This record gives sequence, structure tokens and C-alpha cells, in this order.
Amino acid sequence: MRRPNRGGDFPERTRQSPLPNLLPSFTPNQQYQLQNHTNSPTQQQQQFPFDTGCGLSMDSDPIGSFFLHKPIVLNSFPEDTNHPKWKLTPHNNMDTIPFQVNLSRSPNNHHSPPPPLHNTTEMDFFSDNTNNINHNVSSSASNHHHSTTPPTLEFKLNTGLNLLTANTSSDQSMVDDEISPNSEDRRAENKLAVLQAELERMKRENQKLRDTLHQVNVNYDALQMHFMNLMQQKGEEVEEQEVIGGKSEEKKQGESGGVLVPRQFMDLGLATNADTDEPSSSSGGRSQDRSGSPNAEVASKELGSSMNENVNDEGCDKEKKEYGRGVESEDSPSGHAFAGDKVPRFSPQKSNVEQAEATMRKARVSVRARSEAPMITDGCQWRKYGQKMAKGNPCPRAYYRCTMAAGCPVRKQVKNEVVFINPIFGTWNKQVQRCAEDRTVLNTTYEGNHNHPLPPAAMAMAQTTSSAARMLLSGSMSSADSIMNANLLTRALLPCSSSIATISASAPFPTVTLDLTQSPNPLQFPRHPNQLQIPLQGIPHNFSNSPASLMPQIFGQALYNQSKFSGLQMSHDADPSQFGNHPQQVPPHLTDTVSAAIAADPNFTAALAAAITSIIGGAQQHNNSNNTNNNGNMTLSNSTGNGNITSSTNTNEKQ
DNA sequence: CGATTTTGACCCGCGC
DNA sequence: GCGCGGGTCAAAATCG
Repeated sequence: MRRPNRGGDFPERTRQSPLPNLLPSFTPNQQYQLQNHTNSPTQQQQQFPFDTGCGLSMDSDPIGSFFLHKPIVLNSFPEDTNHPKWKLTPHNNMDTIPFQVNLSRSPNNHHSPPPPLHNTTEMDFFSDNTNNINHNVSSSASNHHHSTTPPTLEFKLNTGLNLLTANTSSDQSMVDDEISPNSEDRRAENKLAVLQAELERMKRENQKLRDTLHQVNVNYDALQMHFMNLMQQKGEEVEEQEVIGGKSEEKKQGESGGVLVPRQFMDLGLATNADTDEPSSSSGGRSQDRSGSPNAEVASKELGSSMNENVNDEGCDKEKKEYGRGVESEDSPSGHAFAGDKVPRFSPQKSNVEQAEATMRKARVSVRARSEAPMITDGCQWRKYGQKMAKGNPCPRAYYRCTMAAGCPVRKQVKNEVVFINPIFGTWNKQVQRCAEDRTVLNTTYEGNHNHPLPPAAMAMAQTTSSAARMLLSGSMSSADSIMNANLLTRALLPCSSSIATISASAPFPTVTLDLTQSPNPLQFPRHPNQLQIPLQGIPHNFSNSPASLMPQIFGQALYNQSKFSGLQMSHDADPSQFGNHPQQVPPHLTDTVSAAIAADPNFTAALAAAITSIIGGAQQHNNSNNTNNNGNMTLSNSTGNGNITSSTNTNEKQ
């Protein structure tokens, strides 16, 4: 089943250059003709190569590609693009003169432009700076797309641009220019020549930037693909392990007809098959009763048996339950699978990507933050569908699901924790200066990926979930990756806080817990042995004084940024401690730049280009200063052989 | 009147 | 087998 929105759950990030487009472009599908307004002798039909009248000769190859041959000696190029004599107008002007093109040139012309017509040495106009520009145009003269904009404006077709420049310059030929007796005109011509040269230089520079940006995009795609491949491989490894380890359990549940499938695989299977068109209610007894489908359970078991045959003879009742309920937990790229909250569940054939994504979907991102508000405003629309009283907690736990799109699988839990800190351990909050018993911690847990475009305000959290899930997916597989991801997570956040991020790979769901409550005392929040806690440099200390609604966006964006930049930053991943815990000490490059760039420009690629420039520019100075070791240093060590991760932190918050 | 919230019931896994 | 807790459903109530 297609899942186009996976990873792309969010609005497509266009990859437009942040730089002004200095390259020429024609209006697509617009036919242009060269119009002579003065009935000059040039009204005669011309054939290639011909003089464009601006010091450029023009040629074309058999496929209609145009070549301009520009003499080194530049002549007058009046800036008046509306020169009364030559004008390019759209083809719909029937009064214009057709722009005749002889296309029967030698095929060698494409790479070997014909000899110049003029006396000066000619150069390949595209040889050095426009190699990547598509200068193929229609083979018909009438299809010769030509911009009517001045040459300094947008254009993507150099031929058209320069032709325009030439045509708008004058009806005088080069020879005419050279014999001009007017010295003032010559000065103007020289000035124009300089400007023209500058224009060419800018075009070359722009082309280089575009090439660089293109390369960045390519690299980014490659990194993304590589990351996905790694996740797939790791998922397969875990799957194999679970298959081996689950034999006994399989035997145990086999008697009751249960079908065991490795969790990871089952997730996918249950989540992605739309072909069975199985109602979600089929797996839940209660739902069966309410749906009035007496055969639902039988059908479900049959499907399970079928799956047993097709897949790996295992099952996960819990997953089946979850997905059978409509869930929710699966996002459909096509969107139809979520209509009515009914999700077909079984699919014996799953791509590795889907498997990895399904596993990722189970990952959770939990945010602990102090807030007086009942719920974090994260930009999404949520509908409460349940509430439970948690044992030992006077505050109920609320369950929300995203209602921004029908069938959106994203859910969140909001737990209003009452935090009691034992003053014996000296865990009074020195910043807040409040009694520990007064504090309430808002614990918001997100799960799933949105299957719909998100508003900018909601992008951060959604991307946080996605990014964190990806990190969990890899981090839960090996300690080394966990450390790497933890480091990435740390680096993702702005360097001004000692908040704790906990990565838990324990069952049932891997969870990233971002603790924004600033509780450095490990006794306050006992850690799971498989948890990795990292001081998050970037979360404001006094969160209670910060709008809680902003926090998920802050770290969400940062985490998302980090996930995108991980490949880049890892290459020069310096000691995070060098950033210190003081914003004023933060190096201006890197994190701040990235965050600022992306914050300023929703276009990720644009920000990426800006950030890369910054990173590259700041890498050297970064390397020169990365020996500094301050408080807030993060030391990670893998002290166990079973994949458990322990960490030791050395933050100035630790007491 | 549609959307949202409330709330009791239900399902299921897990531990005893 | 039973109870507990997490999670979900859906009818009823409420809201705008």
C-alpha cells in the first residue's frame, strides 16, 4: 500500500533557491516572436547562424537547441528593453513577424558551435557557466520562448535572455557600433559592456550557487535514503531476533489460536493492507458486538490464519487490537484507508520502508513541561476521545486524536502529573523558587505521523514525532546509534538549558521523553536501565515563565532540523559543551544559524542552503575552538553488553 | 445543528 | 481465573 505521506506527512518542502533567481527563464508554454517595429531591413527572414544584433550570433542544432556565440568584444546594449525597433512579444500578436529558424544545421552544432560570423574571437556562451541550464527550446521558431523581461530579471534560457538583450539593444550591427563616431556613445557602450560583463559574472555565480544547491539536495536525498536503508536493516535484524526469541511465545499462544507475528512486522501487516477491506471492528470483541457483525471475529481469525501462512507464523494480539480499532495508528498516504476510521489491517507483502515506518509509528515522543495550561498548544486540532483516572494521580489522563484530517493516526495523551519532590534530596528548584509540591508537570505524549498537511505551527511537533521516531528506530537497535542519536538530539536544541531528554527503548513503545521540567535530580524521576538521559542544551531554564505552547515547537523544530542536518553536523560534530549553557556564549554559527534560518524561511531547502553556507563557513573556526570543555558536557558510554545505554552527565545543573 | 466533550462500558494484556 | 490498568468506543451531554 502506498504511503506517500510518510515522511512527507508535512507540506512538501519546496527546494527553491533562497537566492534571487538571476538565471533567465521563459514563460512556460508561451510562444514568442521577434517583432520588428520599424520595418527595418532585418524584417527579412533570417536563418541560422544569424546576427542577433547585439554582438551575439545565434545557431541551433537539429533538435532546436539554440546556441549563441558571443564575441568577446561587447558592444552596445542599451538598457532600454523596450527599444522601439526590436521587441519580443507573445505569439498571439498576429502583426508580428515570424522568427524564422533554419533547423537543418549540422548535428555537430550542439557541441561545436559554428564559426562566428563576426570578426572577433568567439566563445561558447554556455561553456563555463550554463552547463546545467536547459537551453533547449522548441524547434519551431514560433515556439521560441522568449522573455520580455529585462535581462537582469528572471530568465532561465540564456539564449532568450541574450537574444532579448541583443534585440533590445539596437538595430545596429556590431559593425555599426564600431564605426560610431560618438565618443559619448562609446562611453555608454563601454559602461554597458561592463554591466554586461557583470551580468555574466553574476550569472556564473548564480549558476554555481544553483549547482551547489542542487548538490545539496542530492546529498540530502542520498542521506535520507541511506538513513531509511539503515532503519530497514536494523528493523530486519530486530525482526529476526524477535522471530527467534518469540518461538516459545508462539507455542504458548498457538494453542488458543493466536497468531503471533513479530511486533514490528505485525505492525506493518496490520496497518498497511487496504486490500482486505476488513473493518476495523473485526478484531475487537466489543466492536464486533456493536458493529453487529457476528462473523467479524471469525473473519479476523481467518485473516490471522491467512497471515500466518503468508508471514512468519507469529502474531501480536495487542497490535491487532490496536489497528483493528480503526486505527489510527496508521497513516495512509492516499488517505482513503482512514476514512471512517476503518483501516484494513493485513498485508503479507510489505516493503522494508513500510516496515521501518510502521515501527517508527509506534515510537512516541513525550514532552514533560511545567505549565499551568491544561494542554500544550501545538498547532494541531485535537479531539478528546477518552479520559482515564490514573492510579495514584489525582489528575486524569486525557486522550486526544488529531482531527485536522479524517483518519489522521496521530494521537496524544495528556497527563497532568503532580510532581512531588522530596526536599530531603535537595531537589528544590533554584530557578523557579517554588515549592516542589506546587508544581504540576504536563506530560504530553505524541504518537504517529500526520497524514495531512500541517500548518506551520503544527509542523514542529509533527516533525518532532517523526524525527524522534526515526531516531528511536535506529537508536533502539544499537547502543552506538543511540548514542549518536542522543547526541544529535542534544545538538538539535538551542544551547541554553540543561533539560533532559530520555530515550527509552523499552517496551511496549520506544519513547523519547523530553523533560523540560529541569529536574536534574535523578532520584526525582528514576530512570529505566535502558534509558539514556541527555542534557538538552537549548530549552530555557525557567520553563514556567515560558509559554508552554511554544516549547514543543522550539524543540520540535530543532529536532526536526537536527534530523535533517544530522549528516552534516556529524561531520564536524564538536563538543556540545563548547556552546555552554549561556546563550551569550553560543557561537553564532551552526545551531542558531540553522534554527534562525529555518525559522525565518519555511522553505527548508532555502534554509538548508543558508545553514550549509554557515556551517561550512564556521567549520574552521568551530574546529579551532572545540577543545573547550565547560559544564554541560555530555558523556555517553555504553556500559552494558546487551544494548542498554547508560550515560553520565556533567552539567552545571547537576547537584 | 454540527462539533466537541463527557463518561460509562468495554476490550485486552499482564501480573498474581 | 481473576483483578487491575491502559486504551478505546460511542451515546449522551454540552458548547458555540
